[in-house]
Amino acid sequence: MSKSSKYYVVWEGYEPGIYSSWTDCKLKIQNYPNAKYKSFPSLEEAKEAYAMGFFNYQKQKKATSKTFSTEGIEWNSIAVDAASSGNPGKMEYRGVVTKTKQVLFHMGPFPNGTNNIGEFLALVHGLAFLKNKKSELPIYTDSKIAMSWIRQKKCKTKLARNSENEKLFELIKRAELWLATNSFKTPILKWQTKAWGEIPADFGRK
RNA sequence: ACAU
DNA sequence: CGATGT
Ligand SMILES: [Mn+2]
Ligand SMILES: [Mn+2]
Repeated sequence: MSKSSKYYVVWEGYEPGIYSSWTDCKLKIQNYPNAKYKSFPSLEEAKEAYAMGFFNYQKQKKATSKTFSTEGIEWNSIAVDAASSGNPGKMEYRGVVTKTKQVLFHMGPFPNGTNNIGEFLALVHGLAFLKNKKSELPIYTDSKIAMSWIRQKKCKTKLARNSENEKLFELIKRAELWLATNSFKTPILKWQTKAWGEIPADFGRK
């Protein structure tokens, strides 16, 4: 049931609002002249689009689709990303559903981590998460470094160990152990930021 | 140079 | 402007 949970915004119709089924939506726009309505993959996106109104929604959509294309994205996937305050600095990472940005996991912040450690841990967490769910979905990352470290099954950070980051190095050890003892066929895909904009798991701080 |  | 990495 949560599979086909699209949301429908009706800006202009017999009863404007947000509906959770096409059946309900159709009732409000059927035979209504020039009805303004559209489906969204998540309630959050529907609320935002409804709040901004039809005209502003179309304007913003045009502005961003002018900069970025959406072609070639594997929407049936998850996406991971890391962020830090300072590098090295307070680091966190998360994984989301690509299509909806629904957060699947979020770890940290951990003191004194690097961007690349975060991207690496995020990917391993994603792999373990999908295996645990018996899911064959691919994973997107925007980090070439993390992709390469996963191929080598090794976090090749140059960060020096200290009292602040011992927890983090423990996590790294666990991640490497997971890679050494688990098989996966999860396709690891490069998110093409230049063409598509920020990865859906991005923390939006830049 | 490329990717964060 | 600074840092993490191949
Ligand atoms: Mn990233
Ligand atoms: Mn990011």
